[in-house]
Amino acid sequence: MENKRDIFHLLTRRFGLLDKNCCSVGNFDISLVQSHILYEIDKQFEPSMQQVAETLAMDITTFSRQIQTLVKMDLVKKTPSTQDKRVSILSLTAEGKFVATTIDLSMNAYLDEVFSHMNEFERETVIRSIKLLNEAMSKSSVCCKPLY
Amino acid sequence: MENKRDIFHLLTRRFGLLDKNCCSVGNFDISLVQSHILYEIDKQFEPSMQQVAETLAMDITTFSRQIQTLVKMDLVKKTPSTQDKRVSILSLTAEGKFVATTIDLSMNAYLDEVFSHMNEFERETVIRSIKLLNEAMSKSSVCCKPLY
DNA sequence: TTTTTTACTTGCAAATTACAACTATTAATT
DNA sequence: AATTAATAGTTGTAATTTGCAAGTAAAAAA
Repeated sequence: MENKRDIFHLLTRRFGLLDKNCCSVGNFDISLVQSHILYEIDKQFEPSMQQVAETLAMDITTFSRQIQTLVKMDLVKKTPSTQDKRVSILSLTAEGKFVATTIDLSMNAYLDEVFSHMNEFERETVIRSIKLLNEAMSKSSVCCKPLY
Repeated sequence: MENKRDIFHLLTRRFGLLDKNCCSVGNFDISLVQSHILYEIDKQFEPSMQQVAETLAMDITTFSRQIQTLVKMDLVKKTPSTQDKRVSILSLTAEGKFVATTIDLSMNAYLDEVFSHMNEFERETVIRSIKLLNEAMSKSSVCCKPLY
């Protein structure tokens, strides 16, 4: 476990697995991508389809169809923009908000559990490190433009 | 950016994007799952199908077909075990090894670039933190058994 | 006014997925 | 030793997901 990629790979795969497991809320059986879509709509302010698709680095056609599914499931609402009739503004329905919040809570509960295996100093160091890493990644020229 | 999930989400999504982009090597156009399969075969010692499928938390039938594809692409070799005729031992071909190594190099190069935006102290702290996190996650009871 | 660009949607066709049901082999039970 | 159960892996089939190409409609640029 010397090389950087290995430790990152392990970390992100584990988080990814969690992410994958945590997607069934009540009656709603959500896929991983769908949970990510809900997450982004919740995060962003009145986003358009393009905006969300871009942050998720998804093909707009695939995204369009996923949104159709989520609208059918009554988790997402599509409102035509008044300023630009081409764009659709995305928002969460009450249920969508509920699902997103529930997933968020369970993810955070899991992370709290993980952090409970550390002492206070370690906890703070680790959180600070992740933030540092995120900053460094956003400065990086190599990859992954979408994410802000 | 207060909540733990948010910072982890951002980190893992960025790493995931990188992972996704870095999968074309020479003539080989590899999908993300396929790259993960190559990674695990490379990592583990003479693994069986089951073993790799389990670490990747993949359905064995899906895995079986992915392996068929990789064998056709001449990246993976399947050798029947002599001790148990039911099991197939997986290994990388020379090309498979080349692809895996190339991906590994480019991922590490990217990570080096990311770490170049930090000073030596930060670098060490961050690496140590990720390792700490991995340990804590492996202790966790909540999730993600497969990964060792 | 015409042309170009942008936002999004549909028609495909390929790839990915997983459940059920299968074969073949090994381990456990009687 | 013979039967039964469990394990490793493969296919049938059907649903879902994906992305390119080509489309519509609206806005911006020429």
